[in-house]
Amino acid sequence: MGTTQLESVPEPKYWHLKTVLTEALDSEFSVGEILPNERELAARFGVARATLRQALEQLELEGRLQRRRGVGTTVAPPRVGVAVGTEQHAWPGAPGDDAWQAVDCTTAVPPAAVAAALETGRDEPVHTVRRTRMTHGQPVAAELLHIPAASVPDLTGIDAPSGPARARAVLRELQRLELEGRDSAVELGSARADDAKQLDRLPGAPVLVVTTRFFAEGRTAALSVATYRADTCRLTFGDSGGVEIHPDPERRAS
Amino acid sequence: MGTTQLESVPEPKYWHLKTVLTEALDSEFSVGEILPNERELAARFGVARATLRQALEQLELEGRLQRRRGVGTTVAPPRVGVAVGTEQHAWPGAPGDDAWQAVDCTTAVPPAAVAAALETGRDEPVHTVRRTRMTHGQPVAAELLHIPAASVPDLTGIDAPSGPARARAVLRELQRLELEGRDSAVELGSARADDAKQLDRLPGAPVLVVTTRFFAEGRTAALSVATYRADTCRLTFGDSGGVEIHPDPERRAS
DNA sequence: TAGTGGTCTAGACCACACC
DNA sequence: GTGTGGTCTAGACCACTAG
Repeated sequence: MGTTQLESVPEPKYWHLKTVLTEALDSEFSVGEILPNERELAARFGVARATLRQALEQLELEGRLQRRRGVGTTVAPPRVGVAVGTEQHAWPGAPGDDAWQAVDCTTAVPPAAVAAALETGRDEPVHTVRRTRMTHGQPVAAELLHIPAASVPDLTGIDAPSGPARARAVLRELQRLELEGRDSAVELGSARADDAKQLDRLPGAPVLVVTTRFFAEGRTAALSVATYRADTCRLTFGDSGGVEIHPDPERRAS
Repeated sequence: MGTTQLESVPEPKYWHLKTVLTEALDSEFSVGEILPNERELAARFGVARATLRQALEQLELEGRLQRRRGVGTTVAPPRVGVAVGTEQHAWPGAPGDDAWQAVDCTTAVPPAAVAAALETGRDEPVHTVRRTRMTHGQPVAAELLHIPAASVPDLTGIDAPSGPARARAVLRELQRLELEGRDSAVELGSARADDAKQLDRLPGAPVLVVTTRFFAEGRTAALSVATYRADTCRLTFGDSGGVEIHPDPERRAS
């Protein structure tokens, strides 16, 4: 990494700083390595800490760095590709789908936005299953899966009113319908407090929100709202088996 | 909008501020309306301008606000859904695809990352077409479309070495191949200087990068890297004709 | 307890749009 | 010009992790 001094250019300092750091990351650091702390880096480049942080924030947004309070700033591994397309051209929670892990399930009248997307009447109860998606032992997504009670009418013999057991029962019932189609949308968002906790991030962290509607029996039978960590994930929508570009990135533990 | 004072809670001020502003936007403002300026808002809420800005940045990231230097902060319209899936299960630049607009075309040996994704040898020339995607009169995406020279061997009769005319000729040649499949990936990035200009944003603005590989004749015949404005776009991947959720948002000019 | 990143302040000046 | 958002500074204190 270079030493000091920034030229006086019309380009913002933090932008130039980001370029310099990017090159340093490419050539002088390896995954997992710890960078000097922010005060030290700021001094080394002759800028205020806030300016240095502006550069670090961008690099974190681009998945190049990972910062943890009380610990430090480390070089992030390449983003992991997570399939959100046809790899599971099936109901959520299908057998063999071990990436997702049911956490909880509640039944209630949903907020207006969810009811609208489901095209259910107001006051119609909806089961909401909370799930977590794990990859390489790390949580990458938190999901709320909304299923109108009408989609799973035969939900019987389950006395648990909530919890993982009930979540799995609801998913099992869902499999009995014939899936007719689905569509998805992806947009940028910031993590709500509950999602952030599930994703091991601070509230407000950038996330990719994937909204998927599942169709069966001519209706919207389920609505999934999944928030993926934007810093660590690359969402793949392959129809020919999304090949990894990054060849098995080595993970170095510090 | 409320007047003053923030309680002393363990919650960060900017986070609370964001919540308050979100509610105000929902109830007291309409699309296109101009907010008070940052110094005024900061004073009104009793915080430093930097803190107020932290809240505004998040709201802009979520597509709720639009800020323009020298002009002011306005309430953003709902995000527009742009289809990046099967609506064009065809080559880029197919007839009737008027959303995209060819800007330029150059031919050169590509950077290593592009060559790797194309699985071409190094030193093999590649045509690079630059395009812009327009929606509702606004630019929403900037794309670099990389096409190995081997994919369009019969590129003849075009004397222009670059420019829109050549771009269209390359795309026309590409149509002659039979498309066998494609896969896409979406990830968060920040706009490079050239893309930012094309998107009418500042460099570093958050973008959704859609990387698509097109397969033909058993090879990767083209590679598209499209950067979409993350603040204004919702990418749809429907296989059943992505329906709009937001019912034709009115655009109010100021 | 020591060290890290996260939040916050109260200023200053700059680049740009509009009049 | 005047007013806006964008950049930058030099501090301060807080929340969290780890030895």
